[in-house]
Amino acid sequence: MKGAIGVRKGAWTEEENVLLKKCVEKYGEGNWHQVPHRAGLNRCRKSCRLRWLNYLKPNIKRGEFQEDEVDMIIRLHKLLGNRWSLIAGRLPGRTANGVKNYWNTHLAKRVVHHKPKEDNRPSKCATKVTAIRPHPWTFSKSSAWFKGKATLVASRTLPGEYPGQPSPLLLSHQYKGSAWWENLFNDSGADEGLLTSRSGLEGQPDANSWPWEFAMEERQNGWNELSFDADSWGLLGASPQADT
DNA sequence: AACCATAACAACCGCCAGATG
DNA sequence: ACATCTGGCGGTTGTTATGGT
Repeated sequence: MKGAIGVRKGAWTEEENVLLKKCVEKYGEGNWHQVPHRAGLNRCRKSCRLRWLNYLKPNIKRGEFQEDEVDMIIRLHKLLGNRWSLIAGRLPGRTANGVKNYWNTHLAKRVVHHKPKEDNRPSKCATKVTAIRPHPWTFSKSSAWFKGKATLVASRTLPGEYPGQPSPLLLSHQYKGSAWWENLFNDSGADEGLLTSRSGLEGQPDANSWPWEFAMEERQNGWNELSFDADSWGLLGASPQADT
């Protein structure tokens, strides 16, 4: 964005906040290029959008991050790297900018100075890692994913050895078609152990209970294209309680 | 009280990808 | 196929608040 001549910069005044808020409430979000004119603001479209998303939008949560939020940030950052918008998307009311600021001012140092502990208990202190950046998948519109023919199966096997037979399945979840990715990071439902916060998971972690596997299967063709072991990713510092 | 260092957070900038003509 | 527009993202900077000396 080239800086437009005469466009106001810097901190927003209360009057500007009111104008922007009224404009978005009247016309809705989007068409940000029209917002400065509609609102009577001498601001660029990006500035208006940012102000709305980071400050004026309803339900934005401000102030101290709760312990479970911090825990979630650390876990998700381990998984996603600096994908602040994705991380913020899992923290209701938090903005990408807010999460990023919190990380840079509170958590980045903890990451740098961490030393591994002798025992294997999960640490509140995150370790510096090279984030695994999931390679983006692309699907053609004719893909089975968009036709609802493919199924993602998320399963967790019971810990222990079962000679000559596969481990019993503790739980599984299937997502049909394009719906699976919408549920991938949801911590509701049967498989809420994945990426959930540590809150509510008090007690000793079960070190044996991590043969999580994800497998993507296409029923019709019978291929199995994707699988990963959440244990090797080190995503899950503590075990969720087995479903009762 | 004055000064300085640091923390915290708001805002800007440049870039990118998707949509559209 | 290409150019342009738009929304969105992450990195970085600027400003203010706070604490220490």
